[in-house]
Amino acid sequence: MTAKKPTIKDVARLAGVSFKTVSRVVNNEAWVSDEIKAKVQAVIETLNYQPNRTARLMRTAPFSLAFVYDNPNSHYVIEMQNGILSECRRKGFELVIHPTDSGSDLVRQELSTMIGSNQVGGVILTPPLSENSELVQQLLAQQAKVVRIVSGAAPPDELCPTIYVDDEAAGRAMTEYLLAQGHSRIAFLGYRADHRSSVGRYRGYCTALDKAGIPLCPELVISGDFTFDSGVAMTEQLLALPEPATALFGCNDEIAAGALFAARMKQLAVPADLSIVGFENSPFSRQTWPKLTTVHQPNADMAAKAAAMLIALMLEPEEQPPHCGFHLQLVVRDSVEKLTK
Amino acid sequence: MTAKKPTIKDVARLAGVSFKTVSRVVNNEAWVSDEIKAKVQAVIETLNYQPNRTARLMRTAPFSLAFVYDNPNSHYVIEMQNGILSECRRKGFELVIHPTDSGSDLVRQELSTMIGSNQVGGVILTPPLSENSELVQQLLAQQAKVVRIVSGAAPPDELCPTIYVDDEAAGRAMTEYLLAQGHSRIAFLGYRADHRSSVGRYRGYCTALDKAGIPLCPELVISGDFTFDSGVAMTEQLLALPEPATALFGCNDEIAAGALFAARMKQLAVPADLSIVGFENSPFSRQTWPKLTTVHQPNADMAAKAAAMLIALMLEPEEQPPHCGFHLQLVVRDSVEKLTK
DNA sequence: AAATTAACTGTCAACGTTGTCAGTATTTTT
DNA sequence: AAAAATACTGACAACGTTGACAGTTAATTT
Repeated sequence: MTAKKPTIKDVARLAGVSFKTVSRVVNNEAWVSDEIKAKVQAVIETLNYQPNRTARLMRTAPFSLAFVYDNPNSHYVIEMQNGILSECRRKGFELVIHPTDSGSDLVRQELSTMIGSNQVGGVILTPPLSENSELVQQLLAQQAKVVRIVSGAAPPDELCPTIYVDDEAAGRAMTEYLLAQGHSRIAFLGYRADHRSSVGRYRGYCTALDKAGIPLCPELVISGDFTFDSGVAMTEQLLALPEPATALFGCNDEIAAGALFAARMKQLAVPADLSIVGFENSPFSRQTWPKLTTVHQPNADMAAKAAAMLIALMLEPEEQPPHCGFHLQLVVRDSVEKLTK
Repeated sequence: MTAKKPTIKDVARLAGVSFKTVSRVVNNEAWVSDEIKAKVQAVIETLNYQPNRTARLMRTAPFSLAFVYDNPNSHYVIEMQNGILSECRRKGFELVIHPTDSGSDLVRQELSTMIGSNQVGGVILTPPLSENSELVQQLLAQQAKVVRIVSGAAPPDELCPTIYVDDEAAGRAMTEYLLAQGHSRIAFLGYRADHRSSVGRYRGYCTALDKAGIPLCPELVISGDFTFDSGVAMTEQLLALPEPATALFGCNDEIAAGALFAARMKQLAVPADLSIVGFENSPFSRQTWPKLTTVHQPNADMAAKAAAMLIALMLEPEEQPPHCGFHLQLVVRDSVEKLTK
């Protein structure tokens, strides 16, 4: 009744060969006669034999990797996961998902266990965990292969292969675009000192203003989370100012969506009365009204690249793949007004 | 240099006991003296020993499960994944993600391999795969544990434990709500005969109209995909009608968001000129303007329940957990106008 | 005091693979 | 014709763990 799963020995018995020969056929090793190969393959078919992955794993290096992320609901994560998944499938690797609360101390322990127990051979780290070089070192010390995705014009150090993305340049490009459209009172929403992407985008914003000879107005820089609700609140705060801005740079699309909502509540037309831009090019940024001008971040590609690098590292531990930088690109849509003064 | 990972035997040697005793300590088995237990535990600490999961898996049933889904970008999937993940972590199980193109014939083969190779012990199936009883039977025949999530007032058959959700009742409730608000020309956008949820919602829509004595207008029922773009297109088609509707029932929130956009393009105010409702209560449905009235679908809870059932089934194969139905609930927000005639 | 039970610990054989090494034919080279 | 290489196949030992079972004390019952 409870038909046990066929093993390599069952195949061997039926094919009248040693189980080692079956192993050779399964792994496509050289020097097996075509005749025997065909016979074994036939038995494999009829038994529907599938090599036991667990047993195989006892003799080989693990071929699973972990994706560790913080904010489980953002599109950022979803797009990354899809990118990693597609790469994993191409290479026959397995993905273990590991959402985590980066604030928690458990993370270290959990990751350590995943590595130590041979559950995964490598880890892809995203911010803010990827910025914790102490953690990276600990993982490395446990023989884990690590690839991290960080914000920056270059990798922060040489610990491990790194994917980096230049938020500062993009923040600057976006601000310069707004300046070119005639805006000079530009608000920056979503500054967070503990968030490298945010800081990078903010730096770019400052540089652009500086190059244009426009003084920074501290009251136009508002701190807050990367969420819709925070975007609403920050915008309300901004609009309560005696002299509000003509353009609003949301540090991500969710903030921008919140800004859109808050503007609407205040009966302001976007972009006529207030220009709003976001960052990230999340799917919904082209489903708002008006469609958001934003910065495209190739999350899926970045993550796929990270997976490819990690897999290469797991297969060829000798040669470290080189770091890899990604460019962000302005996506102009309908949420910015050209001011003619 | 390449410090090998410590094994149970290393611990045993250092603690001066047999490796079996270490195994007892690790697995918290009875009848180990406190003295030895403490000594072993100390060695485990200092070596940072982690039991090799792979080796353990060779002697025990697999404790990973697969989540198989079709549309990798919808919130539906993400919420489910989070629900499953939280349940898995509570129980110490592992999740293997398996996105798939349900149209492809590969699915059968891939799932079969996952089961056959002992990679996972069970599978959570979502529509449309979960509605394919042939596939379910094939998996069952391979000793897989299966739990499926389907649309319907009750499970379609007794093949396996099933989570079901009554789209028809919710579709009816939503339509009745619109009727109660004074609408009688109500359009239904996103009908798809091959999509059980869609059909269920449509049936509820028909029933409500029928009970209210309102004849069904075929030109108000528009077929299309569950996407924003499709929502835009269907709404344009609807608004081109000589006598359009006063209310629009989008089969999911994305369609409704598309409708919002299309209405806006046609200078129609929502809800003043056109009421729009969605289905699913996806995160963005409360970030649109106006906020969408919709139906809440507890995806995370459903998925967590599915995971709990599957894990129970894997641990106690004897007793099948009972099926479980979930209710959908109307979420009234700001996108419906009350008509006074 | 002997017999039974409880409390503990160890030995050894699995689990299903792959790697190492030793064979045996067959072909090619000397 | 002998030697060497090539093409193939199989025995056996790992891999690190858990389960079955046996052994050894110490405590309890008869």
